[in-house]
Amino acid sequence: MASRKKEKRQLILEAALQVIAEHGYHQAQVSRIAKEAGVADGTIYLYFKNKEDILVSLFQDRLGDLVARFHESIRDTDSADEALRKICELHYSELESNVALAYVTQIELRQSSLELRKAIGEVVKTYIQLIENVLRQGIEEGLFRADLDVKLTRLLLFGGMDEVVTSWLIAGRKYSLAAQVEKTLEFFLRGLRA
Amino acid sequence: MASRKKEKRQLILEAALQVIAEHGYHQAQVSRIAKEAGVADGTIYLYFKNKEDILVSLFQDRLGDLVARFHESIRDTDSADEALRKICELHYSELESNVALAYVTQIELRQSSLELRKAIGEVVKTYIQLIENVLRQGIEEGLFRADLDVKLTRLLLFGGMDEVVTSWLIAGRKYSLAAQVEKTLEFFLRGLRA
Amino acid sequence: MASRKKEKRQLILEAALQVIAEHGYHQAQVSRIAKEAGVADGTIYLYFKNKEDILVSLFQDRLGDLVARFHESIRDTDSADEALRKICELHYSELESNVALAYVTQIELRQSSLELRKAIGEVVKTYIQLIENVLRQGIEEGLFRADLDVKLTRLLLFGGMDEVVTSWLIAGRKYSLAAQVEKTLEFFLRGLRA
Amino acid sequence: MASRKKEKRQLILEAALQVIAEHGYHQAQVSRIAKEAGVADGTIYLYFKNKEDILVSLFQDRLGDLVARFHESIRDTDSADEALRKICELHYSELESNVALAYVTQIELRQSSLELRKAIGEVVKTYIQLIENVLRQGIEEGLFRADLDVKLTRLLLFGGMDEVVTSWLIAGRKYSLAAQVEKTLEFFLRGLRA
DNA sequence: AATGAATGAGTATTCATTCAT
DNA sequence: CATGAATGAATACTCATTCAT
Repeated sequence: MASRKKEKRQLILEAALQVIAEHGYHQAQVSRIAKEAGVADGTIYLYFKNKEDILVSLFQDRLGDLVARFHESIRDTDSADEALRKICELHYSELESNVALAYVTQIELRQSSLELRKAIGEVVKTYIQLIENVLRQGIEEGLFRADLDVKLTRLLLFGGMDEVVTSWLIAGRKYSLAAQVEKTLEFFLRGLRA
Repeated sequence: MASRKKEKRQLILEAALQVIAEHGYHQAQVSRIAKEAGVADGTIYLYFKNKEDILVSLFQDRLGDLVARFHESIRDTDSADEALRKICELHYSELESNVALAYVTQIELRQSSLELRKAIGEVVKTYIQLIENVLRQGIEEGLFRADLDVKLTRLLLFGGMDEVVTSWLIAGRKYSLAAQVEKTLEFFLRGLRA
Repeated sequence: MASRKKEKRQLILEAALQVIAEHGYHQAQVSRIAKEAGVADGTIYLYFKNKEDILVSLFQDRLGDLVARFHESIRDTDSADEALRKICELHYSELESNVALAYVTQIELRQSSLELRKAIGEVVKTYIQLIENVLRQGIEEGLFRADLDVKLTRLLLFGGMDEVVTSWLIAGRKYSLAAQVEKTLEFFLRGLRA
Repeated sequence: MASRKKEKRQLILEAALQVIAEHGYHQAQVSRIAKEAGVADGTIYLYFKNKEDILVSLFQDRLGDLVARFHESIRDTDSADEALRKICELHYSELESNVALAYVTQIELRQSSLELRKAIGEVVKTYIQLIENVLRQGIEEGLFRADLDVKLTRLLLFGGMDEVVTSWLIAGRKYSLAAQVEKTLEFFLRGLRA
């Protein structure tokens, strides 16, 4: 029973992702999402409080998963630069391999309500703090400059990668995003190293 | 006559900026902008094709000005690293000294229609190309690494600064943005230098 | 079996009365009544045709009982004025001692559908006819005026008492309703007596 | 200009009255009222805050007028019993000559929202207080019994007349309401007189 | 008999845009 | 040039009822 309920919830979230990716945020009516999920409009409200709750859940679910994978990926790393490599690899490869998610998170969901953007902010914050932790670790290891302002630098790193992904999407995904990892890292590590 | 027309057009754009900055994008109704500008609702449509045209014009006007100032500021520079310093200085100081503009461009206008975001993209593209030119110049001068991917790196630079400004706004402008220039440049130049 | 069926039916009616009294007519959803009765939503429809049927049944049951008690109470009376006293006493005391019923019948159920109000009308009609009978009896006894229009007068009597009860409820039940019997009768009997 | 605005407002109120009288409260959608008034749906909201505001305004306007006429009518009366006659005459004749208003106020608007019923209550209260004043006057004049409880008696008078009107409507207006004045007064005055 | 998950019809309100004055 | 009253399309959400289990 519980799993069935979970399944239908996931079904609706998946439908929402598809609809937003295909038709854009402003054309993602509840009835359209319901139709895509193969359920009645009212059924949506058995699983979500309101429309915003669908979108917030979608973002938290998918990006929450992603952030969890970031944490896992750096668990086995031996040094800060290796950890940073893992982060950049994941950041680019995950969004490249899941275009719908990338499009929805990078483009569509940013034009949403205050409440949703707050929820997005919360998840992104977790990710940015992860980057900060890697920076601190690098400084402790003597690998990164001791005079780094970690609060500022984490923004430069995240903002840089974020812009690369967004630009790649808007330009029509004409090149490999994963192929940008080495050049990105080269730039970042030179900026960080002691 | 022409100047009078220009004046009223500017009056409306200024009103739009104020209303969006004060009440947010979703509360910026045409009638509210008209009231703020001291004109009738219908008058708006003598100067702009539709609501989107107001916002596009606003963005192009103000950010176009800004980009022009970027061009001017680097005209008298002798080297690419000095030019990059000017760019970063302007980027942070202009937005710090014009909070309404910063808030509207960084936060509010990003939740807008596809058409508007395209127009925003056009202006931002000009700016990003300016950065690219500086990078090319630096490489020619032998100041920056010859193996730099300028198309990628310009995104890392712009994205980094952009995120710093947005984060500063969201966090409540509790510190000086201009004071971040040196640390930002330190990171950037280490990443760029040959 | 039959009694068990009756019991559950009564259980649901009692739950409906409680829910309407507590939350008002517009907040008395079928699911809420089902929850209050401790049964599933679907179970309701094994005992009632639809929601309206619950409310009609509720009104007929409880007010039907009440009217039956009116009939009983005047059975042992010797004269029309004594019968009228019994009626007024019962009318005030029964509703005073059963506030939930009073509130539901006087306030909440009046804002309901045409169908329900028709059903209410049927029950109230029986009561009004009872009053009419007493009036006829009084005329026969030579106690009441022979020129009374019993069809009109029964409405004046019922409407008067009804308004007194409703007003007492709306005003917050700050005084004794039963204490109004003597003054009410004084007014009525003066109007009726030959 | 002001009168034109007033006219359209009245036009909408009149349309609302017609629609409710014809189709009932639950079928009185805003779009139906707009169509009946010959205006666009949105135009309604230039004159009223929301749907409830239409109904409250309708009730206050029309019944407010009626109560004002009650005040006027008793201004020139010489005694309390004459005043009471005027009240009863107006009560019956006004509602008889304006069936739509009668139907809407006696039947349809009673099944409405709490807010509306509060507004109704306010207007009715004014009327009931008017009756009370007449009763006090009658006592002072020595015309009515000194031991009358005016707070109770005003309810018996209003409730009686109210029930007569409602019953007349529900029964299909098969007889003259105005013809009930004399018999009603006969009953009331016998109950009141010293 | 009992359940409760699923259904889907129905409606008030906002606001960009027009056009008669 | 300027006005502002009027327009009308477009959409989230509730809840009585059903029916497979």
